[in-house]
Amino acid sequence: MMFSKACEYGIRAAVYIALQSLDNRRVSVTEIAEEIDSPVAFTAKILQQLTRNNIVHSVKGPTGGFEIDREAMDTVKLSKIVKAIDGDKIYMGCGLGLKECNADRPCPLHDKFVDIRTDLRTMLQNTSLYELATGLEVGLTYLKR
Amino acid sequence: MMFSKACEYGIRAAVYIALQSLDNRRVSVTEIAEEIDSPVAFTAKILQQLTRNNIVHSVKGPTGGFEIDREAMDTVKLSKIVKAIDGDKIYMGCGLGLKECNADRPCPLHDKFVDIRTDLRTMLQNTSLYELATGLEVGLTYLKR
DNA sequence: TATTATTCGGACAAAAATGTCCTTTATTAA
DNA sequence: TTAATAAAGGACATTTTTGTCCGAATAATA
Ligand code: FES
Ligand code: FES
Repeated sequence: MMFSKACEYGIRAAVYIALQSLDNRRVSVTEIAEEIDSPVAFTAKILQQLTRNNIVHSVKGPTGGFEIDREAMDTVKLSKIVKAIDGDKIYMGCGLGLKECNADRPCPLHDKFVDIRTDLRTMLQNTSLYELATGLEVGLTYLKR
Repeated sequence: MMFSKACEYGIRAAVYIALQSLDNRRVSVTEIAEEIDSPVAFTAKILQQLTRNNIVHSVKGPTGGFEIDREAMDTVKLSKIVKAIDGDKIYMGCGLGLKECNADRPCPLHDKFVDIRTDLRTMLQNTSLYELATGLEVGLTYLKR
């Protein structure tokens, strides 16, 4: 809807990894997919993207897996994940699908759309993984249903 | 991104039809597709949906085409078009892709996401075709680039 | 009535997104 | 040094979305 499936899985995975990293636990793709209720192999693909973009850190071999250091949990905002996976259409694109969003030649929905899009961007830019992980930790929020 | 391509075309088409209906001009799919820069046959499919949902009115045969009566331009809000084409995932769905959005068992992004989603819904519910068509009429906005 | 212009509807095609499988590479530990 | 474990990466498969084509139905008009 708003984000692609890949992006949804990516965010859920990152939040789960962050949560476990708070306990210094490294987690495998299998565990992640289990905990966020996502297809394993597809999730693995998405984790590769997150790794390449330095959003999570991966370690190969036995005792390996994914982790996020405490500092990154604060500096990595959702906007970075969304951009890594879905690109910046969501930040730049025209709501009615014109080739580009341009205030000098706006579509009929431009003004109203830009308001919402800006709020969304701001929200994503201000939301850190740490913030999301702590709600989970306390048991107030969930990553699957 | 936010809306499907089909939905984007649907809104642009509806706005264009509204604009022309203000002059009592009925328009053909060919003309619409031309003016909103969309694939003709695909646009035709979408117009069928709009017709079935009583968003636009169609007339077959020579001198036929699509039109919207002046009253409908006010009563038809964007929310109706979006719902007809994309369904109500955009209004109901969880931002992180959980099976349903549920405040009693929220995902980590729930609160922040609901704010944005509500603003979006409100905006769509308050925006009429007439409103969008008039900006076009005056030459302040555009349907293609 | 025949012709023509138009939407409607179904079947098909292409492209993109989602998802799977299997081999390779790195690393650990016995 | 070998076996086992985990991520990386490429090829492939499925599903959904986007887009095309064509014949049927409808209505105006000559
Ligand atoms: S031009 Fe359409 S949203 Fe800016
Ligand atoms: S549960 Fe995720 S947005 Fe409400």
